[in-house]
Amino acid sequence: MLDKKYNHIEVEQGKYEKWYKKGYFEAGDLSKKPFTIVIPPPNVTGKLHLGHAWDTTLQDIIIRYKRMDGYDALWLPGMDHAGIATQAKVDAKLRENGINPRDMKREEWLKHAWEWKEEYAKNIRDQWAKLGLSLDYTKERFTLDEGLSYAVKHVFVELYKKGSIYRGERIINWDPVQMTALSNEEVIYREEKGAFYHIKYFVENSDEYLEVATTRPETLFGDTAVAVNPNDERYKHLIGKKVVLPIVNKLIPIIGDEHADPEFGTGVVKITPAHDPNDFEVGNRHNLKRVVIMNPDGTMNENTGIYKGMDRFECRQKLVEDLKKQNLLIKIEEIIHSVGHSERSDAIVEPYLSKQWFVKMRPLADRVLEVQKNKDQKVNFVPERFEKILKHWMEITYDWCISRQLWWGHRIPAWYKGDEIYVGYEAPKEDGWVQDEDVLDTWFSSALWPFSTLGWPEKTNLLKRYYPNDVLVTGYDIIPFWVCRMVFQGLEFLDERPFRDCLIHGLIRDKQGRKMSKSLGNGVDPMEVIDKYGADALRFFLATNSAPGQDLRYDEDKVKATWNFINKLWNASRFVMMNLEDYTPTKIKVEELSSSDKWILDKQNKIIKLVRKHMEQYEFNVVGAELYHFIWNDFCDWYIEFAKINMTNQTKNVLVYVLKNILKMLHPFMPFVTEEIYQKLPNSDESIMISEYPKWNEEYEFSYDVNNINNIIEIITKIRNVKSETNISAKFLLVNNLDDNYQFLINDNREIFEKLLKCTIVDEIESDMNKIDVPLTYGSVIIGYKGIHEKLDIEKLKQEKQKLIDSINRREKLLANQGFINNAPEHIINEEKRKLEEEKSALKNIGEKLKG
RNA sequence: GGACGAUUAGCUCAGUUGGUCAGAGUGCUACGUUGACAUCGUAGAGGUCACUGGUUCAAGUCCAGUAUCGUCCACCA
Repeated sequence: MLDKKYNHIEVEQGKYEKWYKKGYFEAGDLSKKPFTIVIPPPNVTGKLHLGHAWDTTLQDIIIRYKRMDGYDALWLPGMDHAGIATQAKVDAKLRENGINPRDMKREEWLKHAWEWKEEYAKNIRDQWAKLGLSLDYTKERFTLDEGLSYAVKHVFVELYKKGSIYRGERIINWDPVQMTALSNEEVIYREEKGAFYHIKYFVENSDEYLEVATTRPETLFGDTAVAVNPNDERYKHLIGKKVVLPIVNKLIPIIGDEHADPEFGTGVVKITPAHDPNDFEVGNRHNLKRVVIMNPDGTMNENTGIYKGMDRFECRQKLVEDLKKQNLLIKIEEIIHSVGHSERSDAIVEPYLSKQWFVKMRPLADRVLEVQKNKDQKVNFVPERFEKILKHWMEITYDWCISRQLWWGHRIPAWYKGDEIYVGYEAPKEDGWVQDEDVLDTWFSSALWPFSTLGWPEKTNLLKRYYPNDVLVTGYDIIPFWVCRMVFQGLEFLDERPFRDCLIHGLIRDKQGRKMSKSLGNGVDPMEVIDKYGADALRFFLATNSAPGQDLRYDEDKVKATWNFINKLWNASRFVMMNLEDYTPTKIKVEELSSSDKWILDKQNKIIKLVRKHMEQYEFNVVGAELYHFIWNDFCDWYIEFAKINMTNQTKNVLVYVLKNILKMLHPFMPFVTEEIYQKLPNSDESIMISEYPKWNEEYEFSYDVNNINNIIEIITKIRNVKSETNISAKFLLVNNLDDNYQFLINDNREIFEKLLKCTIVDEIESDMNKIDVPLTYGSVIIGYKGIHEKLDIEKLKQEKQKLIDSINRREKLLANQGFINNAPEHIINEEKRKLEEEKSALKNIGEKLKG
């Protein structure tokens, strides 16, 4: 027997370990059709947040559903080494302990990083367990493990051979704190206060000067030209002459280039090819020298004279003062502009000339765009609109900077000897080759995740069976970084999309609608929610409270409401079990069932069909609403009440059968409590996890009985309604009106009416009684009562009457409209007619009430 | 500047291809505790579906435009 109250802590205790030990999470039954999801690998940098809980819950729901529905369901777990993020954390930890990570040898530092990884990986696994995720740990992978590292090397070598990977000097986004290059996606732009410094660049041997405006004056040390638009009448005559570079007093040319926009600022641009991507291009067009003026840590280098060694911002300040002194500064114009920050260190990113490795994107991206045109080969986004993000990125794509000046990651498989480069799996045999110090961008390995985890590039059985994956689940914020890259790498190396469907969800926001973030401190720890309300409540809340692709506001009250729902389920189950003492389980015999038994079987049958349909479409909010309504309103409010009155052995069969199906349909959403209850019901399988998902059953369609019960429900509801409105609190009579359509129904179900309405049924009204006629769809019933009741609210009745008159007029007009009659489908027209009749009858009734 | 999303009951959100679609949860009001559940039951109140046009017999639903909020991208010498 169950306790009176649902206790999520007791219920969730120990179940996960049992499932795990029994091997239920493991895929590999070759007799079944495979179904695959690989988890988006969380970073080994910390705790899982609510977003992870949401993302993984959705996946667990899909995988548990498919497993119960007869698939060999593989959900492959794993984690991401998360290069910059993890390195930053490990460094911070070392510094806390008074160790400067830069003083360490690479090997020594890596030891610390691996220790960190082990610790955090364990935390993450513990959190997965608390969430109840049915992951196949026998196939768990890590982006830096041996197999995946080999896959990474293979991809690098192959792309290099094809000429799709090259090494070159480019302007990249440089993080002076982490001292590494960043990809464009790792730069976050924020609107900030800044200034335009207007500086005089005097024309050689002249009093004339050009007014140059810049936000980064300190870069002038790297200026190798000043550009004006060749069509700009103001400056045309100066092209080919030279200006004096302020402070440095060096001569640099004035060039004509389209890059200079006459409309913008002064129309004059200083050109710093080593510190600005546009200037780099201009420099290439005009064969300008590239002068790097900073060190990797953001201090000024030997090309800046007396400013050498200053931090870039200190230098800026000093330089501006000096310009002012020399009367070279015209003005400082305060502006708001967007400034790039490193996603991880938050340092202001410096565009910086540096030698890096790149992936040539155009051919890879074109392949994606091509495949997305073919409906059998494309990745199907759910909701569809997110495909646009993929396409957009593949259209605007630029070459991908993949080298990072870090230690934590896959070391680039390239060796140098003088000007020679060797790219391969192993170091060349001869002496003198030195391996590239850098590692690859984390996303370079994540991009291979759907197949590297299955053993690729080896032609493993796993790969053959589980690639392509069936669905990938992730947030829309990660489409550019990850989804895009998996798609082009999958197409490039496996010649096939990495996954058939891509289910996209939104972001979690706080109750005020703000993004959850560390800086706001508004993050919610899913583990705390689980402690308070249970994983089942959290999961159901996460999965059912938003439409696909929409953001989700975290609202504790809703989690609480979900807990209440589970408690309701718990108590309904408790009721069922209380009635099973003298129960003999048998097969359900249709011929022995009552109308209400058939009614609930029919209802459930329809729900099963609906739930399956929406499960397939990943519309979990709809599934949640359907199940909620079915359980609370149909099963608890009506069927259990009917069952109390007529508790036959067959009814017990039905109670158990329906409850088990309810539990099975809820199981993917709330695995723990459904298992707990299921185990306590007679003739259950070893675990609900491996039981069969409910199927629609053609034997359980009972339209006649459904009608009957629906009529009974209507009578009861409408009488309750009148009773409540008129405040008849004493016992009253339901008169069985012999002339009425409902006569037999009432006669046959006397006990139901008497119990649920707390009334007595009589055949004739007593002479000293008042009576009220209760209108129903196909007639009416009469209730009689002794004594007085509160007067009917005349004002309210009048309002209702007016509403009815308006509605009747509207409907009559509609039905008189030839266009409507000709065009609308028949069932709509009939429905309108029916409603019209109903309203007319109700109007008549109100008229009588008002008279009385 | 471009793209996308949101705008529906006090609050948080659902509303598939136009017609049982104006809904749910929560909150609020009234009544109700003799065995599944007061973390409950029964009943009730509430919304010109942001605004303006258009298409249609028929528009939260489709089209065009406007407003507000949010997100992403691009630009920013």
